[in-house]
Amino acid sequence: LNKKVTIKDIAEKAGVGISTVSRALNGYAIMKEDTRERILQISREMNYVPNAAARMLVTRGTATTTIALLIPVVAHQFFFEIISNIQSYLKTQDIHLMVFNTDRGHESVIHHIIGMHMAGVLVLGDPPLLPSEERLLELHRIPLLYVDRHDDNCNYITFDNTYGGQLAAQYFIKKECKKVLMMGITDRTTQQTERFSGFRVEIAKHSPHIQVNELCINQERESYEISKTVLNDKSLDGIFYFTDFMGFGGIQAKLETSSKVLLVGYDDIFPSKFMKLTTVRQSTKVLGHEAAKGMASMVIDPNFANIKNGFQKILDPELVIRQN
Amino acid sequence: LNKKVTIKDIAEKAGVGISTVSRALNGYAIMKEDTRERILQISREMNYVPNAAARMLVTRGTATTTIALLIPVVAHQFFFEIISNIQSYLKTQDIHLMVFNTDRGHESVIHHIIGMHMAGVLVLGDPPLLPSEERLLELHRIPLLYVDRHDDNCNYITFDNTYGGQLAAQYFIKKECKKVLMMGITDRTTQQTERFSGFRVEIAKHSPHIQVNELCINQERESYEISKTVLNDKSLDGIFYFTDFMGFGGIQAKLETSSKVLLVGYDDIFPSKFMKLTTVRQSTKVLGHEAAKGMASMVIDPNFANIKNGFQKILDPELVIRQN
DNA sequence: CTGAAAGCGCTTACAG
DNA sequence: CTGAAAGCGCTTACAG
Repeated sequence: LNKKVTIKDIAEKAGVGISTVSRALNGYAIMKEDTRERILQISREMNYVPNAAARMLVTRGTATTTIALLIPVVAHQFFFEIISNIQSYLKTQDIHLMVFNTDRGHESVIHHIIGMHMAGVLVLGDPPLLPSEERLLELHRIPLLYVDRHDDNCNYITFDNTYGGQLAAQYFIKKECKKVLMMGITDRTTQQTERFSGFRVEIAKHSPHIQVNELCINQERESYEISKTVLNDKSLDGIFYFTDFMGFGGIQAKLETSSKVLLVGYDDIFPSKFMKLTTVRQSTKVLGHEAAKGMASMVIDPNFANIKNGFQKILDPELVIRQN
Repeated sequence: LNKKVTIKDIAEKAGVGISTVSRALNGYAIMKEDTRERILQISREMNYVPNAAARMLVTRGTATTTIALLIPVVAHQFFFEIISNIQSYLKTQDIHLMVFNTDRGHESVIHHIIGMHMAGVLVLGDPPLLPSEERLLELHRIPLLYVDRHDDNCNYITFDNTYGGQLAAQYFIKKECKKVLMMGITDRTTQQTERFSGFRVEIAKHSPHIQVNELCINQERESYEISKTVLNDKSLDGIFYFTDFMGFGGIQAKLETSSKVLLVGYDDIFPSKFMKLTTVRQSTKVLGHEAAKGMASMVIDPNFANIKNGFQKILDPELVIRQN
């Protein structure tokens, strides 16, 4: 009753050999058309579904191309937008996506990926894989691409954070601010460091008289409270937030205190437009699309020479000015 | 060079039979501890990774539990939040999630799911599976759960849209509105119909003097433009939007026209809080969590009696009042 | 405690 | 055009 039907069952019912059934099912091999028709008909009647494991075992995973996508435990809005855009491209290439939500040690996940003969691995944001995991993938000739993360020894696609910081700085300069604050997260990421240093350098270079301070908070969600406090300082006329999410808290604080402070965020996620937050846009559409495209080409390309670090791309963010 | 190492290779190197290697690798069987140690050591040195296909073929998919999640082509914010919450629960159960972004006909996807011995299928929103696909899954004893969609013959978990409409209506009544508009999408879904009818009935029952109109637009994104036009009618003092996304357009229009119209959305997605949009909340956390929990229990439970429609859950939305 | 053998369901040369 | 046979890599009774 619960036994799955196999090509053997179909062969029996059709009075042919199993190889004939296999050929009929796969479509391409040459054979008598009416035998094929009959076999197809029978297999349909019997609700036959091929056993992917068996097929994979023999074809060594050429059947369906599946790409693994590792996302951080706490995925922010920004990541979801990227995922969505990766998906929409991959779909056109008939590539499946398997999403893994990983925390400590990806090890078992990597094993799963290799064992399942997946065609490639996309790692979104932090943390990176362990060196041993990277090596394992390399050994198995599975391309790895870091998305939104920079690593010279690997394939990656990311945005230029230093340049993004510069863009923000230029805006504060243009608006003739005198005293600006950079608000970030205590647990500093490379991204934050780069954005802030790009910001600092740009200011120092063109308007060294502007006073720049840095304040780090523990959680992004604390941004509203802290911003409100910070706005007590009436001489403060600009805040550069590490992320738009933090910027939202800033906007609320600004509205409530009727402050005229200049706010700039980073990312341009979905709500930013509605919140009218000026921000440094990192187009998730471009990033997702390019990441998927890069991965697809690596998967398809039989030349594996560039598998480890042949694909490295840095995209430019852009300043989006809004009135809030 | 590129040949994958198998248990046979390990067996040779270790000077034992392949069954011994298998036992050592799987951990549970009883055997001499030092042989196991040695084999494990060797397999590590050789960078061995088990072939999941082979294992699946013999164990019939008991190895890793993977659940398929089908999402609509155009996934909105609301869905991403659900996915995120589904993920976070499944992770605790050590269940993997494979996300499929489907459009016309899921057929091939369903075959893939069955062939891969996946443990269950979650379908988010519309469209539902074809009857033939549902039957196929049933035949293969793969539980199916519709999320955010109602279907008496199947397992499902969803929110009560009629009640949601009532909640919204009650708010307009309480605020003593005289003339309200329901703004929806031309391409009516069951959800919209239920929300609006719940709304209408509630008004008719308690405040029949309130004038209720309905206006359907083609795209959610047109909401801003249309709202602005609609607000020319100064007697209009309330708009009930089918979704928060549409409500955002309304808020912009309201701000620009300095109108005092009462706006209510539906969903309570991420930006709604920042936009200060009063809305009918459908907690994605509860929905995602409950969906994942329900699926996990179906997957684990060896009693398949209730596989088809034994799990049916309707959650209550709640009104969230904000000042905008 | 361990090895030889059978078998999971499929594909693909190899002979007809 | 089609069938018998080998083999993909693994697990699991079955004998030692």
